[in-house]
Amino acid sequence: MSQTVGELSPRAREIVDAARALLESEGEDALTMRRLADRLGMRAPSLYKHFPDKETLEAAIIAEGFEESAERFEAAVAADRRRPLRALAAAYRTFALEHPHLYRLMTEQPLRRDLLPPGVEERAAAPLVAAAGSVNRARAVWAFAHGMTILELNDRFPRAADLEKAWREGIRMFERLRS
Amino acid sequence: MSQTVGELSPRAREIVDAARALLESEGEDALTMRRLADRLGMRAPSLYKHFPDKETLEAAIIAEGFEESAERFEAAVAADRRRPLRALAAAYRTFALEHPHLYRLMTEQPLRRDLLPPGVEERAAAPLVAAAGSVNRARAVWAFAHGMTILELNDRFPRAADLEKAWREGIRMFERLRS
DNA sequence: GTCTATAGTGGGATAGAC
DNA sequence: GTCTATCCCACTATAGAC
Repeated sequence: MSQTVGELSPRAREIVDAARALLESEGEDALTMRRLADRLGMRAPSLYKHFPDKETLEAAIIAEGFEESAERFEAAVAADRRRPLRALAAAYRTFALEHPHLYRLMTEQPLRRDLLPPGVEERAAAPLVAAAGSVNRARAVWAFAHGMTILELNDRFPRAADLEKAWREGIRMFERLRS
Repeated sequence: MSQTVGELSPRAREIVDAARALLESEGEDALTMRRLADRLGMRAPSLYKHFPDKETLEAAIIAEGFEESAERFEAAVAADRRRPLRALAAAYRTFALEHPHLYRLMTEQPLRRDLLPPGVEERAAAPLVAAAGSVNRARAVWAFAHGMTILELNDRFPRAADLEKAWREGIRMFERLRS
Protein backbone atom coordinates (compact mmCIF):
# COMPACT_ATOMS: atom_id res chain seq x y z
CA MET A 1 0.00 0.00 0.00
CA SER A 2 2.78 2.37 0.92
CA GLN A 3 5.13 3.56 -1.77
CA THR A 4 8.60 4.97 -1.74
CA VAL A 5 9.28 8.47 -3.00
CA GLY A 6 11.01 8.15 -6.35
CA GLU A 7 14.34 6.38 -6.63
CA LEU A 8 16.66 7.75 -3.98
CA SER A 9 20.09 6.40 -3.22
CA PRO A 10 20.50 5.12 0.34
CA ARG A 11 22.46 8.20 1.32
CA ALA A 12 19.92 10.52 -0.23
CA ARG A 13 17.24 8.70 1.75
CA GLU A 14 19.11 9.38 4.96
CA ILE A 15 19.41 13.02 4.05
CA VAL A 16 15.69 13.35 3.38
CA ASP A 17 14.91 11.62 6.66
CA ALA A 18 17.17 13.95 8.58
CA ALA A 19 15.80 16.97 6.76
CA ARG A 20 12.27 16.02 7.61
CA ALA A 21 13.17 15.40 11.24
CA LEU A 22 14.81 18.81 11.42
CA LEU A 23 11.82 20.46 9.76
CA GLU A 24 9.29 18.78 11.98
CA SER A 25 11.13 19.50 15.19
CA GLU A 26 12.14 23.09 14.58
CA GLY A 27 10.23 24.47 11.64
CA GLU A 28 11.04 25.63 8.16
CA ASP A 29 13.43 28.40 9.15
CA ALA A 30 15.59 25.83 10.90
CA LEU A 31 15.85 23.74 7.76
CA THR A 32 19.08 25.12 6.36
CA MET A 33 21.74 23.23 4.48
CA ARG A 34 24.22 23.94 7.24
CA ARG A 35 22.07 22.77 10.10
CA LEU A 36 21.02 19.73 8.13
CA ALA A 37 24.65 18.86 7.45
CA ASP A 38 25.41 19.26 11.15
CA ARG A 39 22.77 16.68 12.02
CA LEU A 40 24.26 14.27 9.53
CA GLY A 41 27.83 14.82 10.69
CA MET A 42 28.90 16.24 7.39
CA ARG A 43 29.54 19.62 5.75
CA ALA A 44 26.93 21.58 3.90
CA PRO A 45 28.61 21.55 0.48
CA SER A 46 28.57 17.75 0.51
CA LEU A 47 24.80 17.80 0.39
CA TYR A 48 24.98 19.18 -3.11
CA LYS A 49 26.44 15.89 -4.30
CA HIS A 50 23.08 14.32 -3.52
CA PHE A 51 20.63 17.08 -4.37
CA PRO A 52 21.11 19.82 -6.94
CA ASP A 53 19.55 22.42 -4.67
CA LYS A 54 17.47 22.94 -1.59
CA GLU A 55 14.18 23.06 -3.43
CA THR A 56 14.62 19.55 -4.77
CA LEU A 57 15.33 18.29 -1.29
CA GLU A 58 12.21 20.01 0.03
CA ALA A 59 10.18 18.49 -2.78
CA ALA A 60 11.21 15.03 -1.62
CA ILE A 61 9.88 15.82 1.85
CA ILE A 62 6.66 17.20 0.40
CA ALA A 63 6.16 14.08 -1.70
CA GLU A 64 6.45 11.98 1.43
CA GLY A 65 3.86 14.16 3.08
CA PHE A 66 1.43 13.63 0.24
CA GLU A 67 1.91 9.88 0.32
CA GLU A 68 1.39 9.66 4.04
CA SER A 69 -1.65 11.89 4.06
CA ALA A 70 -3.12 9.91 1.15
CA GLU A 71 -2.84 6.75 3.23
CA ARG A 72 -4.54 8.45 6.14
CA PHE A 73 -7.38 9.71 3.98
CA GLU A 74 -7.92 6.35 2.35
CA ALA A 75 -7.99 4.63 5.72
CA ALA A 76 -10.38 7.20 7.15
CA VAL A 77 -12.91 6.73 4.37
CA ALA A 78 -12.60 2.96 4.62
CA ALA A 79 -13.29 3.09 8.34
CA ASP A 80 -16.46 5.19 8.10
CA ARG A 81 -18.25 4.73 4.83
CA ARG A 82 -21.40 6.36 6.15
CA ARG A 83 -19.89 9.78 6.71
CA PRO A 84 -16.82 10.07 4.51
CA LEU A 85 -16.62 13.88 4.74
CA ARG A 86 -16.62 13.83 8.50
CA ALA A 87 -14.00 11.11 8.53
CA LEU A 88 -11.83 12.96 6.03
CA ALA A 89 -12.08 16.22 7.93
CA ALA A 90 -10.95 14.54 11.13
CA ALA A 91 -8.07 12.80 9.36
CA TYR A 92 -7.05 16.04 7.67
CA ARG A 93 -6.94 18.02 10.87
CA THR A 94 -5.16 15.26 12.75
CA PHE A 95 -2.44 14.97 10.14
CA ALA A 96 -1.88 18.72 10.13
CA LEU A 97 -1.76 19.04 13.90
CA GLU A 98 0.61 16.11 14.19
CA HIS A 99 2.91 17.54 11.52
CA PRO A 100 2.38 21.30 11.58
CA HIS A 101 5.66 22.29 9.95
CA LEU A 102 5.35 19.64 7.28
CA TYR A 103 1.79 20.76 6.64
CA ARG A 104 2.96 24.34 6.19
CA LEU A 105 5.68 23.28 3.80
CA MET A 106 3.06 21.39 1.80
CA THR A 107 0.50 24.16 1.57
CA GLU A 108 1.97 27.62 2.08
CA GLN A 109 3.69 27.97 -1.25
CA PRO A 110 3.15 27.13 -4.88
CA LEU A 111 3.64 23.44 -5.45
CA ARG A 112 6.62 22.47 -7.57
CA ARG A 113 4.78 19.66 -9.31
CA ASP A 114 7.69 19.26 -11.71
CA LEU A 115 9.83 18.09 -8.81
CA LEU A 116 7.32 15.54 -7.50
CA PRO A 117 6.77 11.95 -8.56
CA PRO A 118 3.71 11.94 -10.80
CA GLY A 119 0.37 11.28 -9.19
CA VAL A 120 1.15 11.93 -5.54
CA GLU A 121 -0.99 15.04 -5.32
CA GLU A 122 -3.86 13.39 -7.18
CA ARG A 123 -3.82 10.37 -4.93
CA ALA A 124 -4.09 12.52 -1.82
CA ALA A 125 -6.95 14.49 -3.34
CA ALA A 126 -8.92 11.54 -4.70
CA PRO A 127 -10.79 10.49 -1.54
CA LEU A 128 -12.12 14.00 -1.07
CA VAL A 129 -13.21 14.38 -4.66
CA ALA A 130 -15.07 11.10 -4.38
CA ALA A 131 -16.71 12.05 -1.09
CA ALA A 132 -17.65 15.57 -2.13
CA GLY A 133 -19.39 14.46 -5.27
CA SER A 134 -17.98 17.08 -7.59
CA VAL A 135 -14.68 18.82 -8.18
CA ASN A 136 -16.02 22.23 -7.27
CA ARG A 137 -17.58 20.96 -4.10
CA ALA A 138 -14.32 19.23 -3.25
CA ARG A 139 -12.49 22.52 -3.69
CA ALA A 140 -14.92 24.25 -1.38
CA VAL A 141 -14.51 21.55 1.27
CA TRP A 142 -10.74 21.64 0.94
CA ALA A 143 -10.76 25.40 1.31
CA PHE A 144 -12.82 25.09 4.47
CA ALA A 145 -10.55 22.41 5.91
CA HIS A 146 -7.36 24.24 5.01
CA GLY A 147 -8.74 27.51 6.34
CA MET A 148 -9.69 25.99 9.68
CA THR A 149 -6.34 24.25 9.89
CA ILE A 150 -4.00 27.04 8.94
CA LEU A 151 -5.85 29.64 10.97
CA GLU A 152 -5.54 27.34 13.96
CA LEU A 153 -1.83 26.79 13.30
CA ASN A 154 -1.40 30.54 12.94
CA ASP A 155 -3.10 31.03 16.26
CA ARG A 156 -5.76 33.24 14.76
CA PHE A 157 -8.75 31.93 16.69
CA PRO A 158 -9.31 33.08 20.26
CA ARG A 159 -7.94 30.69 22.85
CA ALA A 160 -11.43 30.01 24.12
CA ALA A 161 -12.80 29.22 20.66
CA ASP A 162 -14.54 25.89 20.36
CA LEU A 163 -12.93 24.76 17.14
CA GLU A 164 -14.54 21.34 17.23
CA LYS A 165 -17.85 23.10 16.98
CA ALA A 166 -16.78 25.29 14.09
CA TRP A 167 -15.53 22.20 12.25
CA ARG A 168 -18.84 20.48 12.87
CA GLU A 169 -20.79 23.48 11.58
CA GLY A 170 -18.87 23.40 8.35
CA ILE A 171 -18.93 19.64 7.80
CA ARG A 172 -22.62 19.40 8.60
CA MET A 173 -23.38 21.82 5.80
CA PHE A 174 -21.33 20.03 3.22
CA GLU A 175 -22.91 16.74 4.19
CA ARG A 176 -26.40 18.14 3.75
CA LEU A 177 -25.70 19.26 0.26
CA ARG A 178 -25.00 15.72 -0.78
CA SER A 179 -28.41 14.33 0.06
CA MET B 1 -16.08 56.86 8.67
CA SER B 2 -12.43 56.22 8.02
CA GLN B 3 -10.05 56.42 10.92
CA THR B 4 -6.36 57.01 11.18
CA VAL B 5 -4.10 54.37 12.63
CA GLY B 6 -3.04 55.52 16.07
CA GLU B 7 -1.15 58.76 16.53
CA LEU B 8 1.73 58.82 14.12
CA SER B 9 4.05 61.74 13.55
CA PRO B 10 4.05 63.09 10.01
CA ARG B 11 7.38 61.48 9.27
CA ALA B 12 6.27 58.16 10.72
CA ARG B 13 3.19 58.37 8.51
CA GLU B 14 5.39 58.77 5.46
CA ILE B 15 7.41 55.77 6.50
CA VAL B 16 4.35 53.58 6.92
CA ASP B 17 3.04 54.70 3.54
CA ALA B 18 6.34 53.88 1.85
CA ALA B 19 6.56 50.57 3.67
CA ARG B 20 3.12 49.58 2.52
CA ALA B 21 3.86 50.62 -1.05
CA LEU B 22 7.01 48.53 -1.00
CA LEU B 23 5.19 45.57 0.49
CA GLU B 24 2.34 45.74 -1.98
CA SER B 25 4.52 46.11 -5.01
CA GLU B 26 7.18 43.54 -4.23
CA GLY B 27 6.03 41.32 -1.39
CA GLU B 28 7.03 40.68 2.17
CA ASP B 29 10.58 39.55 1.44
CA ALA B 30 11.23 42.90 -0.21
CA LEU B 31 10.14 44.78 2.86
CA THR B 32 13.50 45.23 4.54
CA MET B 33 14.66 48.19 6.52
CA ARG B 34 17.35 48.92 3.94
CA ARG B 35 15.11 48.85 0.93
CA LEU B 36 12.53 50.89 2.77
CA ALA B 37 15.14 53.48 3.67
CA ASP B 38 16.29 53.57 0.05
CA ARG B 39 12.80 54.43 -1.08
CA LEU B 40 12.66 57.25 1.42
CA GLY B 41 16.08 58.62 0.54
CA MET B 42 17.48 57.87 3.97
CA ARG B 43 19.59 55.26 5.73
CA ALA B 44 18.20 52.23 7.44
CA PRO B 45 19.36 53.07 10.96
CA SER B 46 17.42 56.33 10.82
CA LEU B 47 14.18 54.39 10.68
CA TYR B 48 14.75 53.28 14.24
CA LYS B 49 14.25 56.84 15.42
CA HIS B 50 10.63 56.48 14.35
CA PHE B 51 9.85 52.85 15.11
CA PRO B 52 11.45 50.72 17.80
CA ASP B 53 11.62 47.70 15.51
CA LYS B 54 10.35 46.21 12.31
CA GLU B 55 7.45 44.38 13.90
CA THR B 56 5.94 47.61 15.16
CA LEU B 57 6.18 49.09 11.70
CA GLU B 58 4.51 46.02 10.23
CA ALA B 59 1.77 46.24 12.82
CA ALA B 60 0.96 49.76 11.62
CA ILE B 61 0.51 48.42 8.11
CA ILE B 62 -1.63 45.55 9.35
CA ALA B 63 -3.84 47.94 11.32
CA GLU B 64 -4.43 49.94 8.16
CA GLY B 65 -5.38 46.75 6.38
CA PHE B 66 -7.95 45.91 9.02
CA GLU B 67 -9.47 49.36 8.86
CA GLU B 68 -9.74 49.35 5.12
CA SER B 69 -11.18 45.88 4.93
CA ALA B 70 -13.68 46.75 7.67
CA GLU B 71 -14.90 49.63 5.53
CA ARG B 72 -15.25 47.35 2.55
CA PHE B 73 -17.19 44.77 4.52
CA GLU B 74 -19.52 47.34 6.03
CA ALA B 75 -20.20 48.83 2.62
CA ALA B 76 -20.79 45.43 1.08
CA VAL B 77 -23.40 44.46 3.64
CA ALA B 78 -25.08 47.86 3.34
CA ALA B 79 -25.32 47.47 -0.42
CA ASP B 80 -26.94 44.04 -0.38
CA ARG B 81 -28.96 43.43 2.73
CA ARG B 82 -30.71 40.44 1.20
CA ARG B 83 -27.61 38.30 0.86
CA PRO B 84 -25.00 39.59 3.28
CA LEU B 85 -22.87 36.44 3.16
CA ARG B 86 -22.60 36.55 -0.58
CA ALA B 87 -21.76 40.25 -0.48
CA LEU B 88 -19.15 39.72 2.23
CA ALA B 89 -17.53 36.84 0.40
CA ALA B 90 -17.18 38.92 -2.74
CA ALA B 91 -15.76 41.86 -0.80
CA TYR B 92 -13.34 39.58 1.04
CA ARG B 93 -11.98 38.01 -2.10
CA THR B 94 -11.74 41.33 -3.90
CA PHE B 95 -9.78 42.94 -1.10
CA ALA B 96 -7.36 40.02 -0.95
CA LEU B 97 -6.80 39.86 -4.69
CA GLU B 98 -6.26 43.61 -4.87
CA HIS B 99 -3.76 43.53 -2.00
CA PRO B 100 -2.29 40.03 -2.01
CA HIS B 101 0.89 40.84 -0.11
CA LEU B 102 -0.96 42.90 2.46
CA TYR B 103 -3.47 40.08 2.86
CA ARG B 104 -0.64 37.63 3.48
CA LEU B 105 0.93 39.90 6.05
CA MET B 106 -2.43 40.13 7.80
CA THR B 107 -3.19 36.42 7.90
CA GLU B 108 -0.12 34.23 7.59
CA GLN B 109 1.25 34.75 11.05
CA PRO B 110 0.07 35.13 14.61
CA LEU B 111 -1.46 38.55 15.12
CA ARG B 112 0.41 40.89 17.42
CA ARG B 113 -2.73 42.31 18.96
CA ASP B 114 -0.67 44.14 21.56
CA LEU B 115 0.78 46.31 18.79
CA LEU B 116 -2.57 47.19 17.23
CA PRO B 117 -4.99 49.98 18.14
CA PRO B 118 -7.76 48.35 20.16
CA GLY B 119 -10.81 47.20 18.29
CA VAL B 120 -9.54 47.12 14.72
CA GLU B 121 -9.73 43.35 14.42
CA GLU B 122 -13.17 43.23 16.00
CA ARG B 123 -14.53 45.87 13.70
CA ALA B 124 -13.40 43.95 10.64
CA ALA B 125 -14.93 40.75 11.99
CA ALA B 126 -18.25 42.24 13.11
CA PRO B 127 -20.13 42.21 9.79
CA LEU B 128 -19.41 38.54 9.30
CA VAL B 129 -20.40 37.56 12.81
CA ALA B 130 -23.68 39.42 12.31
CA ALA B 131 -24.33 37.83 8.93
CA ALA B 132 -23.39 34.32 9.96
CA GLY B 133 -25.70 34.32 12.95
CA SER B 134 -23.31 32.72 15.43
CA VAL B 135 -19.66 32.93 16.31
CA ASN B 136 -18.97 29.33 15.37
CA ARG B 137 -20.70 29.68 12.07
CA ALA B 138 -18.76 32.88 11.44
CA ARG B 139 -15.52 31.00 12.10
CA ALA B 140 -16.52 28.31 9.63
CA VAL B 141 -17.36 30.88 6.98
CA TRP B 142 -14.12 32.76 7.60
CA ALA B 143 -12.16 29.54 7.30
CA PHE B 144 -13.83 28.79 3.99
CA ALA B 145 -13.17 32.29 2.66
CA HIS B 146 -9.58 32.36 3.86
CA GLY B 147 -8.96 28.88 2.50
CA MET B 148 -10.30 29.77 -0.93
CA THR B 149 -8.33 32.99 -0.91
CA ILE B 150 -4.96 31.80 0.27
CA LEU B 151 -5.03 28.65 -1.84
CA GLU B 152 -5.72 30.84 -4.84
CA LEU B 153 -2.90 33.21 -3.91
CA ASN B 154 -0.62 30.24 -3.43
CA ASP B 155 -1.56 29.01 -6.87
CA ARG B 156 -2.80 25.71 -5.55
CA PHE B 157 -5.86 25.33 -7.72
CA PRO B 158 -5.47 24.14 -11.31
CA ARG B 159 -5.34 26.93 -13.83
CA ALA B 160 -8.56 25.75 -15.37
CA ALA B 161 -10.40 25.65 -12.06
CA ASP B 162 -13.64 27.60 -11.96
CA LEU B 163 -13.11 29.30 -8.65
CA GLU B 164 -16.25 31.39 -8.94
CA LYS B 165 -18.17 28.17 -8.93
CA ALA B 166 -16.35 26.79 -5.91
CA TRP B 167 -17.03 30.04 -4.04
CA ARG B 168 -20.70 29.81 -4.96
CA GLU B 169 -20.91 26.22 -3.76
CA GLY B 170 -19.57 27.20 -0.38
CA ILE B 171 -21.60 30.35 0.07
CA ARG B 172 -24.80 28.69 -1.01
CA MET B 173 -24.43 26.20 1.78
CA PHE B 174 -23.81 28.73 4.46
CA GLU B 175 -26.79 30.74 3.29
CA ARG B 176 -29.09 27.73 3.50
CA LEU B 177 -28.17 27.05 7.06
CA ARG B 178 -29.52 30.41 8.09
CA SER B 179 -33.07 29.84 6.98
C1' DG C 1 16.38 63.36 12.90
C1' DT C 2 19.95 62.12 10.17
C1' DC C 3 24.35 60.15 9.34
C1' DT C 4 28.67 56.65 9.34
C1' DA C 5 30.43 52.66 10.97
C1' DT C 6 29.80 48.40 12.52
C1' DA C 7 28.41 44.41 15.19
C1' DG C 8 26.47 40.04 14.85
C1' DT C 9 24.18 36.53 12.48
C1' DG C 10 22.86 33.96 9.12
C1' DG C 11 21.81 32.12 4.28
C1' DG C 12 22.63 29.19 -0.64
C1' DA C 13 25.83 27.76 -3.47
C1' DT C 14 30.52 26.74 -6.14
C1' DA C 15 35.59 25.41 -7.08
C1' DG C 16 38.81 22.29 -6.68
C1' DA C 17 41.66 19.02 -3.87
C1' DC C 18 41.57 14.39 -2.06
C1' DG D 1 31.41 11.35 -1.72
C1' DT D 2 33.64 14.17 1.31
C1' DC D 3 36.39 17.96 2.47
C1' DT D 4 38.33 23.15 2.91
C1' DA D 5 38.02 27.57 1.41
C1' DT D 6 35.38 30.90 -0.24
C1' DC D 7 31.98 33.95 -2.65
C1' DC D 8 28.38 36.84 -2.37
C1' DC D 9 24.50 37.79 -0.51
C1' DA D 10 21.28 39.46 2.98
C1' DC D 11 19.29 40.90 7.38
C1' DT D 12 18.04 43.58 12.14
C1' DA D 13 19.82 46.49 15.13
C1' DT D 14 23.03 49.62 18.04
C1' DA D 15 26.61 53.31 19.17
C1' DG D 16 27.86 57.65 18.78
C1' DA D 17 28.92 61.91 15.99
C1' DC D 18 26.65 65.87 13.88
